[in-house]
Amino acid sequence: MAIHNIEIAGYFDRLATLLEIEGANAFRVRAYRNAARLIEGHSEEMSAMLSDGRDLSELPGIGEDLAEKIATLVETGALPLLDEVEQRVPRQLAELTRIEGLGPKRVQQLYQALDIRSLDDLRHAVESGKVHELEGFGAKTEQLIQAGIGALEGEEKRMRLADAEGFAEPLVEFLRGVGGVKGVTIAGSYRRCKETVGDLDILVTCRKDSPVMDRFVEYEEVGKVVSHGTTRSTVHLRSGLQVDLRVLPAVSYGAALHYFTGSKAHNIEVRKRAVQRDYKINEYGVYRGKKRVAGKTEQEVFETVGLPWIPPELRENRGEIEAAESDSLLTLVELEDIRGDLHCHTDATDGQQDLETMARAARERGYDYLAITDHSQAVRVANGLDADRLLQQVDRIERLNEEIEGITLLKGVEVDILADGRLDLPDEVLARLDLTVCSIHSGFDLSEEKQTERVLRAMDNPHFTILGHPTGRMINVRRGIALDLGRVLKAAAERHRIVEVNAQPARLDLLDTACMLAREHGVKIAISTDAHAESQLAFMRFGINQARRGWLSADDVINTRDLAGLRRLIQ
DNA sequence: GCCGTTTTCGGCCCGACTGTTTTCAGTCG
Repeated sequence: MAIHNIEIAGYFDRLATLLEIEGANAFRVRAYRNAARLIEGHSEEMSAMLSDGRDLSELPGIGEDLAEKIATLVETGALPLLDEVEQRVPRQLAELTRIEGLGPKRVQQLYQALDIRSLDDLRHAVESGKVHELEGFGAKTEQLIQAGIGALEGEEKRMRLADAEGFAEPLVEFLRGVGGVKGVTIAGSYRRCKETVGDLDILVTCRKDSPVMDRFVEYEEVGKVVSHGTTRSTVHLRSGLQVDLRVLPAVSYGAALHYFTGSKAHNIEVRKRAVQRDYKINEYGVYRGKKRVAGKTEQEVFETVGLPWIPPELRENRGEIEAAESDSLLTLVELEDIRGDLHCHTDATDGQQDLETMARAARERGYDYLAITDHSQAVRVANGLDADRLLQQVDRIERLNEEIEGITLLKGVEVDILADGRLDLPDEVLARLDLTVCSIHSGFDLSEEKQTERVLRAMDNPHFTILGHPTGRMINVRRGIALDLGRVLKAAAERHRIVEVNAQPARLDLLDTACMLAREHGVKIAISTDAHAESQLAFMRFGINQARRGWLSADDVINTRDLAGLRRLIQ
């Protein structure tokens, strides 16, 4: 089976780290790292591009050499240079650099002086007190390493955005209440609305005499203070979330906001443009020589490098800078564009509220329509509907539509795609509905070929409207099914099928890069909450985040249409 | 290893904090 971009990126990342430990040229190392980031974030599979006969060296940061290495990886699944480097440097050393405070230099030193090759070796060395005897290693460093080993073994993961919000918002409130504080903003991947965040980057503007930094490290949720300076401090909350706080002058606010919003790859591109124009950008401003010429707002920073303001969700160096330069940045979809929700459940299956409650909740959100899509019979744990119960629900919906003002309920079902690609209810029943959300809830382990055929066959059914949570992944819980998304999207475009961005914070499925790919294929998207309770209709904004990160405009999203427009698209 | 309206060679983003130092290297973001 074809190698995926994320695996190719993994090879280059490991290669970069091992080369770094070996002491290779830092810029060569960076080239591999940059390539890994680019490939991981690229919407189209490298393997698909190669079989289309495309020249990979046209990708920014990929030259002749890397294009060839990628081709070899795709053809043979091997990266000979990595094998060669692993002859000299034990591959497990790459793992060690993930320990906080241990970089390539120290890992190399540990390897050469103490023959430490693995996490186990390192733990033994620390316990027997050998580490702090090394030159440049003191008692503190040894402590840091010991703590780092523990943290790595605990394998703390990136936190889901929705969960991070629960910690971030109270902290921001707390900081706003400290004397002398003027502004508090969260930058970083949180501001880019990435599906998970590794840490929080908080920017504070305040009067010179504000005690905000001291108050911050004393915040009641703080479990550990990692560093504590006058302009920058880092803590770990007891939840495990790392928080960095930066205090900066108001004149630097825009420059700092841009700098700390990232992504790193985006920033590097912007700064390169600045250097070309004889400016220097850092977090304090835009400089010409020693003179600060801009930096109070983000707008100013972009202007100095000849670009319009770019929405944070796009700042991943995935072509947004080129698009901005040619003035072809599209207007991204917004929450206010959404006219209805096309996937929700009621207490007929595993939802918490009845039809009418869901209908009224949707109307309160200002929606024109809500599709009721309870589970089909195959999902027994959810009390899925058989044909009779579904038809009864259809009758109830028709009656309710007569009674209730200001919202239209659409008759739907979340029908299972069975292992062989058939849908879980008879065609004559599905024909009674306005739409179907077709989803996989079992048989996650099929091979990519079988899984893809399964979905393609399902899409051949004339009653197939929307592909629900297409990959089935759950963030930090399970990987998605093996699916050739390129083939699925191509088929969806040909058959005029819709693909869902599921807005559940744990799903966010499609991925952002897959949204980009869908758009390139001309596939329309439904952003749906899959609400199992009326309160979950509010998850829409997480789906919007994902869609925006995937470069989707209101036009790409079918539930931005009014009811008549929607009906035309799903007929 | 990549890249070019300074360049096909010689650059490549940059500052804060910490620890172990006595002027700075390593790490991080």
